[in-house]
Amino acid sequence: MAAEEQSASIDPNRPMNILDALCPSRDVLVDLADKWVLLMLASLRESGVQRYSELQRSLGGISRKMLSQTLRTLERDGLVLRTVDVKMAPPLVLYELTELGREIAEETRALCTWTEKRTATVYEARAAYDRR
Amino acid sequence: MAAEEQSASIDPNRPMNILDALCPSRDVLVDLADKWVLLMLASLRESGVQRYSELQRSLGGISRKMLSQTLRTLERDGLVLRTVDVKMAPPLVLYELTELGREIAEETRALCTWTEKRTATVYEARAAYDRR
DNA sequence: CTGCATCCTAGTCGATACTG
DNA sequence: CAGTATCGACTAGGATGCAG
Repeated sequence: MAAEEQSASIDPNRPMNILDALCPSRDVLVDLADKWVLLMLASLRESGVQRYSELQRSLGGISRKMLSQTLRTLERDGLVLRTVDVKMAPPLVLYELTELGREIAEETRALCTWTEKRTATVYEARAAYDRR
Repeated sequence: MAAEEQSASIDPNRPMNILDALCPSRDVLVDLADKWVLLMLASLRESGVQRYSELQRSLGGISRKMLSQTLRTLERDGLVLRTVDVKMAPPLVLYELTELGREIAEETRALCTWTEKRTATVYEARAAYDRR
């Protein structure tokens, strides 16, 4: 989400390896490995298209700053498409997933689903760990 | 990974909803939505079992502090099992995924795979965004 | 309504040094 | 080898105020 250590530029001959600190894929992972990003992908995946204020209500607890920042990151990465209807006042801005965004939103769906399903188990594990 | 806003305790009658700021599943997501966590799950999934120093070499660029901290978080959440062979000197400590850990590591695999596969595309999107 | 610019604090994280 | 403790730089992220 911010300045990360220098990563090598993309070399088509070198296979990607996300465990390698200098692999370019690390930069992409850093953008994705974020609470708000995962939630935004989930929300846009479910709703199809949403405006700014809808997204803020949808992602419970997000501030406008993080909302804008996260949207900008995803837009820059080509995962989210931003559309402005300039003829409207007050402005109407719509956000939706791009094709690439729908791809990754599909991959991260399992992560969110698993989390909801296993939350109770994790809570029990934490309690057991803290008891010891 | 650290103190998060107060979330409701678990109520078996209320369905989990990760978009809800007060849903307990948020706490779990916060632990998972982390670069080092995703990489560690990937590494342990591939290797089966690793010792501390192997993990540090495996997760390129991780500091000992983040290594310990991430391992502790995952151990507490019941995703990683830590085994010490006390009869050894120097100490031999092994880390492996629990059954629960293998579950989530399987879900996050797609995320890492997609990232490696689509890194070039994301880089192009970023370049296009920055050009404009 | 949709943002960006600022300020400010709490927390993150790396480096370093030290222990069993 | 496998950590922990501490310090200090940096950053994330909420709050607020203003603008198109």
